[in-house]
Amino acid sequence: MPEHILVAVAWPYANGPRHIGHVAGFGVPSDIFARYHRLKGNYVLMVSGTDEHGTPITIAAEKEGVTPRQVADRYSQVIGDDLYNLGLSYDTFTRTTTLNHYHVTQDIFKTLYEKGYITRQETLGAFSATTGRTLPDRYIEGTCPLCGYHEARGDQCDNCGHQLDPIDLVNPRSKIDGQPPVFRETEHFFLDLPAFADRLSKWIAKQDHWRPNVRSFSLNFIKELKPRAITRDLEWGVPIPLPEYEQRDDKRIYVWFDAVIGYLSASIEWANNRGTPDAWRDWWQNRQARHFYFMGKDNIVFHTVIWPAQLMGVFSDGHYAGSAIGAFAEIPLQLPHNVVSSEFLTMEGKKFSSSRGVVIYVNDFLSRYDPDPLRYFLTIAGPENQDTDFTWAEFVRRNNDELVATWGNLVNRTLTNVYKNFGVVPTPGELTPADSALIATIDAGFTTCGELLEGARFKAALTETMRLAALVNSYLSDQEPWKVLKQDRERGATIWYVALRCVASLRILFTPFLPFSCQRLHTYLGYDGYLAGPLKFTEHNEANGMSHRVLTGDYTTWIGRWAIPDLPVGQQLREPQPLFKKLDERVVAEELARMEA
RNA sequence: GUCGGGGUAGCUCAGCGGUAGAGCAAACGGCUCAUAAUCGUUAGGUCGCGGGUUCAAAUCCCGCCUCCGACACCA
Repeated sequence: MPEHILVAVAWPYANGPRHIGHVAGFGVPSDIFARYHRLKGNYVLMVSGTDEHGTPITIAAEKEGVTPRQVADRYSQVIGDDLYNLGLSYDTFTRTTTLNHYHVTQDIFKTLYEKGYITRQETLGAFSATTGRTLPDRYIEGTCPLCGYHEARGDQCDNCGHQLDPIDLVNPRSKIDGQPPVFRETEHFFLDLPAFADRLSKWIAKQDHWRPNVRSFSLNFIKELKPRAITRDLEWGVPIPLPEYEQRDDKRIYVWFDAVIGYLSASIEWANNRGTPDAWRDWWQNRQARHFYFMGKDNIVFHTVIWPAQLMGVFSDGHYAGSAIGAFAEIPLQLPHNVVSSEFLTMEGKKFSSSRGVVIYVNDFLSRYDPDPLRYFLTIAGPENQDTDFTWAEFVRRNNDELVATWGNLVNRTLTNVYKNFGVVPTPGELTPADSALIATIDAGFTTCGELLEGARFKAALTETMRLAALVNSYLSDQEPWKVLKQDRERGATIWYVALRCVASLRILFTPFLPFSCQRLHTYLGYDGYLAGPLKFTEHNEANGMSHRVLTGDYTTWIGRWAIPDLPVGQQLREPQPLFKKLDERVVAEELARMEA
């Protein structure tokens, strides 16, 4: 029985282009997982989009003298292009500025408010003296009242480590314009997280398949749950859906509250866009469906605590206030099955920092290198369990000594030999025990690598697949078909057939990791159609006259199957080309120089 | 400050209670079909330091050193 698998991917923030550390954390792992499950024949729904609200975007807009919407438009475009070029196979990659997302967010807010899970409270807020807008604690600096450090931030002093309140700072000033902030009372809405504490801790305690750090970090976080502010004094965001705020333009829903709702709203949008408005329920209101969330470690509690609380609250007593979900409101929404968080990637030993030039943007990278080598590196050497370092030297080495030398070369030597000597899949004679053993070992990869992928152990899965490729090189070295062929054509044909047959299996085993090159291999082997089809953009108009672009693909056309493949004898091969390019050692120096500049 | 995660072969990392592992780098040898690619063999570590638990500890516990994160309005 095929399963319903929701692949929910963290929403990249649209205040600039994304760097390779971002896609290492959420992008590549989630795509490997989704592609694997599609090849398995499961019903996969992979959703995300650009996160476009919040203070950083308004600040970026102010600096450039444009509107927040223009900033979001520009970077949503750039980020969408990046993900497309990396081959991330979203069913729907949309935006948080769609009418649909506003509706769903407001429905959920209203429902939680009516059920009493959202409360109001007056708090003391800091405002910019020049613009009158909220100044987040991060954007205020001053002298630390405890240690006298001059550049303490409003939330914390980096020198002595104490937590601070902006009002405690001596000589506070805005980091944006240097003016002292104004403090005044303001009303905010709070999500009553303590109301969910019991349910949350019981639920999390049961999730023993989560990575230990995710689980213990979340349980720990729950011990001190406080109501959390979910509105901000800002004019850029989802409006508060209450009558008294309809005419006001100074308070909006906090970006984090609406960003996680995106998983649901994007699923609803997906269903609407394909003309089956209820189809999202097969994932969200189906107790058998399993939901997997992918993100960086800084996002854990939003996915293990806050978003689950929102989901619990909406359906807590069998009724629902909004119209977006409509009928079937008595069926609860599925909670996360697993929350797969990655650690961070560093760049040449340093933290990524656009302002200090320690950065390599995805679009910049892909303008000079192919997507598969990047996907390879980010999987085999990525921050799956701990922080890892990207260096150009290591990238070149991994590309040349591993990807090209082991897998690329195996494909190339096999295909060129077979193409040159036979032109078609050769007819094998009787298989020796060594022949059969090799095929059996490679084919066992569908089980071993499959289990590793199932458990989100991507690095181990790719390492294992590479090991299998190396076994075929070893076999060829052992059998020396280029010699044998001169004396015994039938035996030579058999050896090449065995190698080709193993390559045909490896073509599938590598597809989740290296979709572009595997598709090319697929055609060289004489197969037609898409192993795992191409992505595309579609344009969607909404009732308010706005239109937005969605990254999607027609994944039902995939003919690839996670199973031992059929390789028909006599199948006509196509002229092969090398799958990967060897990189010149000089690119290391070139790229480092580029970073300096 | 509180909480959490690291410190394992020259390098990058895996292992996380039962005689120290992989890839690369190094040395030697084989092959020469293939993007001078590949295959084999060898060498290389008192698993940060000090204690403890255990028949047995990189693996569990305590302390210390060291690096790095998170710590609610940074998405």
